[in-house]
Amino acid sequence: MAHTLSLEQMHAAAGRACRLMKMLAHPDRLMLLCQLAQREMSVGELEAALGIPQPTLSQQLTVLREEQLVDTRRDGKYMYYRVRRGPALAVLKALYTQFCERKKL
Amino acid sequence: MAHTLSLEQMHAAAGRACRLMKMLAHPDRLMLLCQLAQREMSVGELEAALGIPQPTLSQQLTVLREEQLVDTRRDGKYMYYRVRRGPALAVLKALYTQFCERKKL
DNA sequence: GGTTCATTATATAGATTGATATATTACTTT
DNA sequence: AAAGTAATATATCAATCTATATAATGAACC
Repeated sequence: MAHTLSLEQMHAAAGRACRLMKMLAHPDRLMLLCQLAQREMSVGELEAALGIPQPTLSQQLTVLREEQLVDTRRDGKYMYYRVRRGPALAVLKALYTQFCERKKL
Repeated sequence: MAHTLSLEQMHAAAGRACRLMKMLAHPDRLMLLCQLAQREMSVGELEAALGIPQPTLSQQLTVLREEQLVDTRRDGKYMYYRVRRGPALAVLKALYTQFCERKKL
C-alpha cells in the first residue's frame, strides 16, 4: 500500500473493483460463489444446497457467467459450475476470514 | 478454510458480508473509502479530491456512517471522516492488491 | 415422444441513485 | 448579539437499475 495512484488510475481500478462488488452484493450470489469456491457443483446440487428456486438460480448463474466469475462444464444433462481463479476468489477469501472465521476473536 | 459452516451460519455470514459488499458496490463510495483508508479527510477535501458534488458526497458519507464503516470528528466547521478498522478495511486491502497493485503481474 | 435438467423471456415490484432545493451548524465581523 | 458566510447535512422526487415470479423454451437422454 505504498505508491499513490492518479485519480484516473483510481477511477479505472474502482470501476473494475466495483463490478466485482456488485456481483457479491447479493446474498444468493455470494452463497453461490462460496459453495462453488469449495467445489464444482451442478445447478441441481446448488438448488438443493441453497434452496433457491431454479429459475432464479439460473438467472444468477447467468450473471456470474457473463461477468466471467465462474466457468462451466456440461456433462450430459448436467451443467457444472466452478469459480474461476482471479480477484473474486481473493475477495471471497477475505470475506471468509472476516465473517466466517472470526467467531473466536 | 477448513471447517464447514451450517447453512444457517452461512446465511447469517452472507447477510453481513453482503451489506458490506453493497457499500463497496458503488464507485464513489469505493473511492471515498480508499481515500479515507489512507488518511483522515474533511468533506471539502474529499469533494476537491474526487470531484463529487457536495450533496451527493454528503449522502454517500451518511450511508457509510450509518453502516458504521467510517468514524467522524468535528473540528469547528469541518467534519473529518476516517475508515473504521474492521472487515471493510480487510476487503479494501484485498481490492487494492487485486486491482491496484497487479499491473506488473 | 416423454422426461429431466437447465436457460431465457416477460412483466412487475422494489431498491438505488443523483439533482435540486432547503436546513443546520459553527465561525466571523461588526 | 445580529447578520453574514462557509461547511456540511437533509429532504424530496424523478429516473434508473435490480430482483423475482411465472411462463415458455431449449438440450440431452431414455
